[in-house]
Amino acid sequence: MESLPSSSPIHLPVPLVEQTLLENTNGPRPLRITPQENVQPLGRIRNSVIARKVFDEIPVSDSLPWNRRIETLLRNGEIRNAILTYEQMLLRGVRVDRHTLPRALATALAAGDFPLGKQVHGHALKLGHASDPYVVSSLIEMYGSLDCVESARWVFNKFPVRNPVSWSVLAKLYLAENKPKLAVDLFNKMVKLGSQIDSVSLGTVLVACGRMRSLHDGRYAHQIARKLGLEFDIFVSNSLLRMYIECGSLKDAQAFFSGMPGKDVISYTTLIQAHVKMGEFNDSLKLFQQMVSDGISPDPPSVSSVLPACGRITASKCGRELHCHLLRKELEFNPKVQNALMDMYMKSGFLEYALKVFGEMKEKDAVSWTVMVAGCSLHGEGNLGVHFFSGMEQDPRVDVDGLAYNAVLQACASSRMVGKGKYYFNQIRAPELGHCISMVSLLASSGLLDEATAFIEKWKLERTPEALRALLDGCRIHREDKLGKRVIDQLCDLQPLNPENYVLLLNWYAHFDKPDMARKYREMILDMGLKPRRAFSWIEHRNKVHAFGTGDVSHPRSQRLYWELEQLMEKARISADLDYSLHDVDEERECPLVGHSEMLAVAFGLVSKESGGAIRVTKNHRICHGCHGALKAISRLKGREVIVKDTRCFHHFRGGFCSCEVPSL
DNA sequence: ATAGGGTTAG
Repeated sequence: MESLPSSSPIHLPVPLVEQTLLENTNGPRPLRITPQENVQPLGRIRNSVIARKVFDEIPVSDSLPWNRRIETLLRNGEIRNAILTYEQMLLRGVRVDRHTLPRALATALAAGDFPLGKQVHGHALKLGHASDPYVVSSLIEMYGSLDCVESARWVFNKFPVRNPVSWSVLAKLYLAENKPKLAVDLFNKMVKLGSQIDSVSLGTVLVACGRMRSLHDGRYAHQIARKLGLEFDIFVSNSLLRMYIECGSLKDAQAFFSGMPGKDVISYTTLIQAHVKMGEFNDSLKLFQQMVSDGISPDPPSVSSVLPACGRITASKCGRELHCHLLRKELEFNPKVQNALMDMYMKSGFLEYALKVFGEMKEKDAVSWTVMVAGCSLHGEGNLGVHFFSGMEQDPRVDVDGLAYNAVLQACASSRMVGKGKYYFNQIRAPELGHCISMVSLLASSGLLDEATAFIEKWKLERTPEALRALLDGCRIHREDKLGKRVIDQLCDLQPLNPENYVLLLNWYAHFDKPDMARKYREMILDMGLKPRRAFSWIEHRNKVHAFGTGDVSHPRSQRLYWELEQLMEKARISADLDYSLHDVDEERECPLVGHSEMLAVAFGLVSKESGGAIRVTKNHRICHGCHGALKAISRLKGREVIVKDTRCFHHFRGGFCSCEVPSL
């Protein structure tokens, strides 16, 4: 019964519609069924003969089994067979009724067959069902998707059926054409006319308001929803949440959310995602926890929306727990979830886990590859990153886009592969700002400072802070103090309200023994009321995150930590207060190395974590140069891997070396 | 018996 013969172009054999039927209409595209469309190709008949057997079992006197059959086939995606069934109904004289027509129209839509859709329209007219509300909304959808939204509008206006469904269908078509204003206007007209409004039409207009970022229209729709008692319909509530978020009012969204009587996994996911987008990672994790304690079981979308938060703050434990949850509940590991997991592992410092998830993926998409390339650069594994990029280039199913190129440029920068980087840069058709910044970073960190400067001029990046910062990095690595000073000055000019630029400047003066100038700029920062970010480092231990500031003595084990560090510094023969580098934190220069936040966090790890696993620390600034040297020594002395994530990359300290340095340099 | 809708990663 299920295996029907398939044949190429199917045309309906029965000419139910005469041309004249629709001739006197004034639609934007006259509905005209040309005689050719009703001509029956010979090949068809043979197929019908074969098909006949299959249909012989279905009684011709009853439409119901036929309608059901079309419905089932359509649901299973057997569109060709659905068309054949409709055709057989006509051939055998089965009554085509109000239930048949919407399904036939849906079939035409699914097949992308506009001539067929027009024919079914003709059948509807001939049979007197063209004004049936179900038929009308199916017609609107069919015309809108297969022809154009204007002809859908024409159908909408032509028939007096104005129920919320036909309105929603038309509004959705406007949205698909990116004309949210028209959808909103239509809604307001409906309200004025006193038409019935239901939860779906509200949901649709709220999408339109969000698309337009129109808080005004959104609030109006909210009012209407409240009046109709539909405000807390879960679909409407979730649409309202989304609308407030898209209109940029997280406040309204939160207020509404807290008043929602029944929140579901979508409500939570919507808000979690909004927090993640705003960089409020702790809040998004809290919400996720609240969701779980509300008795809502996380589903794949909710997990993938909170995973980015785990990767960006010190919450790798949460990320791993989420991975376990997915496994335990046997939730679907779709590409979105897997990509989010890989990215989380990369950003939490677990390169091997990311590799493992990647290896288990059946269908790798552009995101999967890019996550791997970018992740490798983050860990100083530039060669491996380039290797993945080559894999991506060889995969015919994925498109190598701008983000992928940016990732490979960063991979080249992380391992100072200048030649490869230039090669890839030249492959990019229209380089964007991000690509250029990565190139500056590659050239500058490779010590090609003149070339980097020339590149900045060529691509007119003199006023792009990120490009200047990339250049400054090169100056720091290669001790180009004069150029460095010029770049810092430029940054201060460019962003006079960014306190971190003045911190760079005052530390530059302090470093070159000009304490008066340093003091002058420190006072200036205070006078201007600017607040530079203070330095903190975090480390996870037994379900807790321990935070350390510069010179912090507030931790209960502080004394032990300082003692431990002093011992280590002595053993490593590093003078505890020697400081020979530029900082990007003001206090760090004054504070002896053993008081730097990353050192305290690492010391805490050394004294608290018995097993030989890696010690993982996160810092909210660049790691200080002195600490970098000291941690190399500590990794060697303790025979233990120390991993520090700073604002630029991961530093894997192992046996006296760091992954961020290229041996030959 | 039939039509329309909200959440997921680089």
